[in-house]
Amino acid sequence: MVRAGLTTERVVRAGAELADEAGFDQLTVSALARRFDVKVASLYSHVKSSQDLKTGIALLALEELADRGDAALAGRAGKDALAALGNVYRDYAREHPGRYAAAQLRLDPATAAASAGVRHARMTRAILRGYDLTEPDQTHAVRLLGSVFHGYVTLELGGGFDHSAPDTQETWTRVLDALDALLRNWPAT
Amino acid sequence: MVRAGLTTERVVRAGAELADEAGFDQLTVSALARRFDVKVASLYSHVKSSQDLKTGIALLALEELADRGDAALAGRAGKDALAALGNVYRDYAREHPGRYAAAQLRLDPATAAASAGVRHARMTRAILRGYDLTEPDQTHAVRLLGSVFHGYVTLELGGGFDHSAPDTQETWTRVLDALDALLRNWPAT
DNA sequence: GCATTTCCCTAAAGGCTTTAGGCAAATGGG
DNA sequence: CCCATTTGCCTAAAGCCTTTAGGGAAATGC
Repeated sequence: MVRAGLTTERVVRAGAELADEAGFDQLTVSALARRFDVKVASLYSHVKSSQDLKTGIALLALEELADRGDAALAGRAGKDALAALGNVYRDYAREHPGRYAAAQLRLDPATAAASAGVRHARMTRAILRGYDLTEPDQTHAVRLLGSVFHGYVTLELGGGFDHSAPDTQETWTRVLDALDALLRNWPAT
Repeated sequence: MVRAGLTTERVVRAGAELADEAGFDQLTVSALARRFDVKVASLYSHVKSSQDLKTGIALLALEELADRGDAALAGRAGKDALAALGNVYRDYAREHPGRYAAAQLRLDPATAAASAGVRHARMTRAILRGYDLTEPDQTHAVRLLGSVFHGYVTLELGGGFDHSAPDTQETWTRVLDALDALLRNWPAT
């Protein structure tokens, strides 16, 4: 009997691909076993549970996203940096909808703290260096940017902007314009 | 044998309660049958499928949200209206996390068109009457507001803002301030 | 009072998750 | 090179969920 050469790494990566292709809600250990042409139980040597598999995909996505973010932010500041990071999230979600959905999973505190999630907060904060904000407004702005990026990407991907003009690319550009303007003219308390 | 008095309406409503209490991902037809102390197959006379039940809860949530929105917007304009609608979403999501999660389901186009979803777009657009925006910026702004409301509520509910000062209520207030300022000083193309 | 409709039931098939235990393939020390 | 150990995938089985088919009893109305 020829072995399939499974490893946790490869199982999680294949799970991410399956989620991207079939949708995150279609991701099951059974479907993944079929993809490897292997019996279901075999996967349980590499993955503790279905939940564990999903968490693994979430961690993978968070890391890939953070890597892209770091690369995009290098050498950029101000509005350039803002648009670059926004595009990273938007493009990633379009390319990898399943992974992006996984990245929204609620992780338990310990896992979250050890994840690339902290890099995301740092990246957003880095953008704000190009604007004149001090604490606590900086934190407020970090949260606002996170909300807009996540909210926009989710709604667009979910089809919330379908069937209405103008097209979403134009809106996205103008949203970035608006955020830049807002950060340059942040209202005083 | 005493009948349980099931109707589609009551099944969906109980499903919404179950989703709120146990989490949307814990919502199953089986769990719902247990709650009614009835056999699983009995529910299938009132609900076509598990998916159908979830869709029913989504439609219920969209309608409840729209009702609350209409009530909150009545007699308000400008920043007052902006804050009122934002609070409707935020409060609803906190009170009814399961329903709110259901409301994010992707509905098929026909169902979506017949849902209260269209009222939501109208409500957001109504807020903008208090600001000086013309098309296409009005649509851009509608989408931005939708993104912020949805994104903020989702992140806050998902614990994305936990373990970091300042508290989320303060941020929420300042986010509304910021959105108001942005709408009053919307950048020109 | 009886026929019809409505409602909930039993039964059963099929899929997913997860655990337990087994055999065969890879690995490596003697 | 051989044999022992480790590793990897398998079979088997239990439990829960979804969904459909068909039956019997309660409610309804003539």
